[in-house]
Amino acid sequence: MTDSAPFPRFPASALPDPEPGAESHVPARALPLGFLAQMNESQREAVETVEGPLLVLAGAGTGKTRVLTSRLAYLLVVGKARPGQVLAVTFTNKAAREMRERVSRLLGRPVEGWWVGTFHALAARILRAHAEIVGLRPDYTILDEDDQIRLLKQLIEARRLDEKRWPARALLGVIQRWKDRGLTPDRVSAAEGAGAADGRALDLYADYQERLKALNAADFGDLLLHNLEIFRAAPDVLARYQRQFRYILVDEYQDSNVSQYLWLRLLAQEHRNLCCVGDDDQSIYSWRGAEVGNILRFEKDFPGAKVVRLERNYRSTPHILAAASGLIAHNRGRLGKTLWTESDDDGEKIHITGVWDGEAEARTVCDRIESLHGRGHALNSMAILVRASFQTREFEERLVSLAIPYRVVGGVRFYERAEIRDAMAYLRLVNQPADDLAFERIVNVPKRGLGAASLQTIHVLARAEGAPLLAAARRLVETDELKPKARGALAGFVRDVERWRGLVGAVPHGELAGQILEESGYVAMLRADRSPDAPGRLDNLKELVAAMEEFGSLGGFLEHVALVMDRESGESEDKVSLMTLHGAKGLEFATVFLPGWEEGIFPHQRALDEGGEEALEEERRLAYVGLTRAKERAFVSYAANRRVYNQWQTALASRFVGELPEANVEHSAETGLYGRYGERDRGSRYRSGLSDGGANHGRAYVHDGLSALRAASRATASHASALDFAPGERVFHQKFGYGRVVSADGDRLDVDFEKAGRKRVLAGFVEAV
DNA sequence: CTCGGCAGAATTTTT
DNA sequence: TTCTGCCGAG
Repeated sequence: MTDSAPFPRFPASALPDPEPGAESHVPARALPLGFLAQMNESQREAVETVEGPLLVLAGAGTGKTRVLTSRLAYLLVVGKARPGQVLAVTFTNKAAREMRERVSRLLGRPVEGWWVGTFHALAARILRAHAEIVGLRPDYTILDEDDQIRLLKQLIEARRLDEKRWPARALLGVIQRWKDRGLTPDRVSAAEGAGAADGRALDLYADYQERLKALNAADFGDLLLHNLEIFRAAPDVLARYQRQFRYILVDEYQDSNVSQYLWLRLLAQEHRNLCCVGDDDQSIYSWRGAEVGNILRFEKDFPGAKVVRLERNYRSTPHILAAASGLIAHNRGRLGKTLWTESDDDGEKIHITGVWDGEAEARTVCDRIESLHGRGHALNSMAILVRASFQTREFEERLVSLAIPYRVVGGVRFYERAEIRDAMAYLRLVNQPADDLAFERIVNVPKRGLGAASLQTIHVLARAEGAPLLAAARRLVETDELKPKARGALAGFVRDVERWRGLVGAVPHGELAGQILEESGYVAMLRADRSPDAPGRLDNLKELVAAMEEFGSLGGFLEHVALVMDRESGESEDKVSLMTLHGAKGLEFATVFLPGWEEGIFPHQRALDEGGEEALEEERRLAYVGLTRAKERAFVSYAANRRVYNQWQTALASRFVGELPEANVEHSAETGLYGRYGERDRGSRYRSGLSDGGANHGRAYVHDGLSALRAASRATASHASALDFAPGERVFHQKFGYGRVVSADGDRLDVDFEKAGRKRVLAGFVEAV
């Protein structure tokens, strides 16, 4: 450690530098590498290829998590790195937690001091250590969405714009997309700046960033953005992290956005041991700034990169896998994978049901659940996956009336509840008196008679003095600006906050929180509330206080809630899961119900109206994700009529229904409303369905004929066409090896491969030899 | 200042 | 249907 940058947050254990290969703790012969023995060849390759950039294309159900965790364990066991030298990045807290647990289990002991977490949590940690470089203090606040909207509304108003025409929510979306792409206000191109809200969005973005700095606050996008700025402004700091992180692992790489990509690229520069795992076919978050291009471009971005494909599926039956693959083959611009599974039994076909209306659909689905349950299938093994959260309601009603236990996964999250946010605002204000957003949120909750007028007065004074609202309020109560009633109320509020503030550190903060909620009247307000959910709110507050006790400091707790608070709700109970398709990514169930496959719902109308082909493909990927959640059976359904916002609408079955290969589906035409599906547009050339003739017994191959694998990612120079090849010509294919052309059709070739047998491939993928 | 009534809008949401 | 925001009455 020769350079001198301050590095306050690092435990010493994170810093040392053992030479790679200089085994520390484990004698070579006794290396506990048993977990490698249970892996297939490509999985093992993905684990053992530790030097240099590596892209692992992991299809659905191919053992991705296992590879990730084994790879981490492997790095530690063979002494390639100490825990502190490994950076493992995920998108969700759940994934991070799982990774920790599973690696510890593989190693038989807990791992201390390694950097495993979400992009945001890791970036927050780095930002905390170097906040001053970007003009923040280390105790900066992380804003939630409520705060952001409130702030933007103020800024819109300050510029005398009509909030109706430029809704804060839409503006926030624009700003976030910029942040996702690593663009600070000064980096947004003039053309683009002018394009968004008549150029006002860019001004407001600048206003917004300025306000955040003044508030000593950062939003989620800023965490990454500030990291990039730190790395730019302080090369020595960057160099230190670059040296530290010998091995970097990234999960769900297809969901990374540009700023995350830039962040990774910088950190990986020194050792170049960057391993990204992902599946372009499961990229479903582009609307949130995820950039599929990251994964498509990987080999270009990291020259010398190796690509390992995990294509053996261990999850789904052949029918399910074939149906899903046939569907996704309708997308262009894929990296392309050939998923296969080994099984003696093709399993059940996808069950497709057309019904009269949404109610009938709920009835059908829930009856099936009941019947499966009666035959010994656990409710835990079943899930209903919907496109949009409002669709859960009909199912909930039906499940309730049948007394089938269920859980809605990913509804309103714990820390998004109003009472939790209010409590948090109290704590934030006590922790950081300059937190104006917190002040505004709770100054009149519970009602203290301090309405818009009083707040306005406080604002004016605060602006004039350049002081935080709380400080302005303190001065204001010494004057006669306010009416006596408001003045008294405000004085009381300020006094309370200061008293609580004096108790920080003196009283355990769990206790302090309880005291604040009591003395502020918040608890009393809820007790007096006769509405049915008031008791639940009180329980939530109790839970919040209990959760606090585990934390060393109030500040640490606040960061935890902002970044990682998610509540695992009794996953052990036997209940049917009800969730959106987005929420289902990464999960699996024996039985999956996929209702609402109707044009306008799925694919969603917005995708059809606005997003063009790309949006439609993302919807299709979503359908693919849904299908591939199923291990044993999948039920797709669509309704002819649906009540949307209390209005009846008729609907057509989703085009995705027709895109499922006929060989893998089974229609139970319950009402005879529709003809058979799939007559249209079911080009057999798009799929080869189940089993490759008789050549591969008990084996289901699914080809993605359309996949534009390298063709797309290379953005190819040459548009090879089948005309370039003559029958009998010898060719080489990246995946299938050497073979001889049998026939040509358009841009497709039938080739007899020496190893892989007869395949139909795109001409662009083969070269003459 | 607060509350009730009414109009208008309504994806997906890892952090 | 359900949530939000706005306006006028008390």
